[in-house]
Amino acid sequence: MKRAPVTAQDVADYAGVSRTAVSRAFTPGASVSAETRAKVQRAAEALGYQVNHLARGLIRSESGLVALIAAEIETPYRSALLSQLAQGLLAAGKTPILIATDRSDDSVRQALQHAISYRTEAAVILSGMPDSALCDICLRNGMRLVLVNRDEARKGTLQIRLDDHEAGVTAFNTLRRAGCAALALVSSAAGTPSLAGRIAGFRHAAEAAGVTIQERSTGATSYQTGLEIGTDLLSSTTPPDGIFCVTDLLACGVLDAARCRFGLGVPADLSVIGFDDIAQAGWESYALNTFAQPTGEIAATAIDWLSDPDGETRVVQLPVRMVWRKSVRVPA
Amino acid sequence: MKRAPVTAQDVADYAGVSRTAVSRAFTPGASVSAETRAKVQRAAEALGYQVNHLARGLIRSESGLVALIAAEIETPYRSALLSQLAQGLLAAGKTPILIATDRSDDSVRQALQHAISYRTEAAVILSGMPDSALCDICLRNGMRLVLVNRDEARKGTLQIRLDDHEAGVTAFNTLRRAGCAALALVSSAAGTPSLAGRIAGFRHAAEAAGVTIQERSTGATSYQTGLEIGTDLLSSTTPPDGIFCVTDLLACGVLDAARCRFGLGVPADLSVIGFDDIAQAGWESYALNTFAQPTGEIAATAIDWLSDPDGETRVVQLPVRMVWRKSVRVPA
DNA sequence: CTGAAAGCGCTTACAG
DNA sequence: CTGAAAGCGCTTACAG
Repeated sequence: MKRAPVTAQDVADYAGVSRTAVSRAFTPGASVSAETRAKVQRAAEALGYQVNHLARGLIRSESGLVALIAAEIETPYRSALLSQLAQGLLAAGKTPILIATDRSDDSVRQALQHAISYRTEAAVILSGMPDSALCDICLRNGMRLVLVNRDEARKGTLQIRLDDHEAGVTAFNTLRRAGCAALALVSSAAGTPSLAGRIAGFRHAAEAAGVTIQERSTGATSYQTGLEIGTDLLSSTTPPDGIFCVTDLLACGVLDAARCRFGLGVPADLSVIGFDDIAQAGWESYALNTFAQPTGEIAATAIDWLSDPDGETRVVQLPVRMVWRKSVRVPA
Repeated sequence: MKRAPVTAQDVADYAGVSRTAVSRAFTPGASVSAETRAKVQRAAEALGYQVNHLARGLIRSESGLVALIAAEIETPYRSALLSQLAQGLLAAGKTPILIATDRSDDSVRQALQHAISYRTEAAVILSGMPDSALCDICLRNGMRLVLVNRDEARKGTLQIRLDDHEAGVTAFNTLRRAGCAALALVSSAAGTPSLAGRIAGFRHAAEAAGVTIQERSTGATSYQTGLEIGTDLLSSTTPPDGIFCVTDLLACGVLDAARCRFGLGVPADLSVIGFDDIAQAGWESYALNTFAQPTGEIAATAIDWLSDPDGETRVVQLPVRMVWRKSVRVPA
């Protein structure tokens, strides 16, 4: 019972065939007689044999591995996307490796090197941004790269992004149309490209409309930050009556500050819009108007591109859809 | 720029040493002169070389891979545990592979076979239960197994579980002490060992105290189910004033049913206790009294055992701690 | 400290 | 259809 994994040779001996035959029995479309294949299959079953993908990957130089690189994977949006990616990859016959980072660029660097070590066929990056040099090394090592919600383009990669700017504009217009007079924009200190896009969109729309808005961006992109900023905003002498939170987590915090701490009615006294459409946005306590991240589509797009042997440099911009619930006043 | 990964031979040529030297330069503690090592390091840097772990794993017969097998990985508790596990594994020098299942036993079977294919050194199972035969095959292939919150013991595995029964008892006592007269027990149709344990504890305590309780268990273990059961329970002619939900997700649903649909005050009109201590339990809208899953400890225990070369069959029962917030009335 | 050689478990031309 | 042989990229005794 020592660690003595079953090998193709064992199966060959047991079945009375060559190990070449065993190999072929496990290769779809290889030329083996049905009889031999059956014999091998029986032997494999009896011995509990599984092809060693490490060895197979080595010789075919395709490991079947795909690295998923992300920070804060316990977060609702992140885990939802990861789930889609993992399931899609598995369904496509690939095996996801999970590399948790701390969103620093150095952390992505390590993650990518890690991925190279395992000769992953690709890496899907959800957090942080690798520099060009690193990307080149990956490419040179035959690795495909897909960047999700990252901003800068990199040669040879697939970049999937949303129309964040547009969402910011829509958020502004929606709040105005709801009759909100004092608008606020809530963000975190993270400063990732997608958050920046939403902020810019909202700002531009406000400028174009000639209205001034309050802005807050401190701390992590979390519920806690939303709670703090919300409390701060609402206790001012000129509290906003319409808030766009760049993230649902932030929005939930703002909503709780409004309701639990100030006894405000939503949307009667305050309208709030979020972004991501995490599960909690649909919970009755929040019933948050938000923008849906098309996680399924993101995953599908990534996997399609990876399945295409000659996927060239590409940027895919996915449309973002507003989910209307009950946190924004309906114009009379 | 074809997929021509850099090899140790390339580095050797570039550095003007043998490929044995290259290998040694990347093996901690190997006997190489500092000079050679430096030369190799420089060459590797210039070429963007990373040791091929597939090949190294093959020859050392230790892949460095650990499979994480779980269903519903986008769920708060699950993703929190996965995050801890992934980070811990990475810190311990292991690489996590993520296999999403659908919690059916057949799905775990496939997952495990998948793991064997990659010669993972271990598999951590969070969902589903492999049968004995399968466990044996894993063991025979030199794979370690850790079962989290699974019930039955399997030879050669590490089993980590919580004192679910005790939690059920504590929930009952807490609700009684809070003065609740009509108690209900809310669960799902999942029937996993941990849920069953909590149910049993609550039931036993009730029987011992001679009080009858209402029970509901339908649907998935989700917010939605909690909302439905809560609505159903609260619209009866004899609504409960104290509810133990076997899971926080369920509890959040019940809480929302009570507040949003029946205008009930919590804990004034209704006391609720959950289990898991997911992030949302701490959000102000819920402020849920619950039992904390020691995810950090679970991960640490698993990784410790995996790091111990001769980890024998073991069952570790972790204590579960009640987190007191505001969803249970404080006895006068 | 260093390198030539054997071997990890597989696959894939190459003959038959 | 089948098997003996070479080779994927690495590591590790084995000599020197």
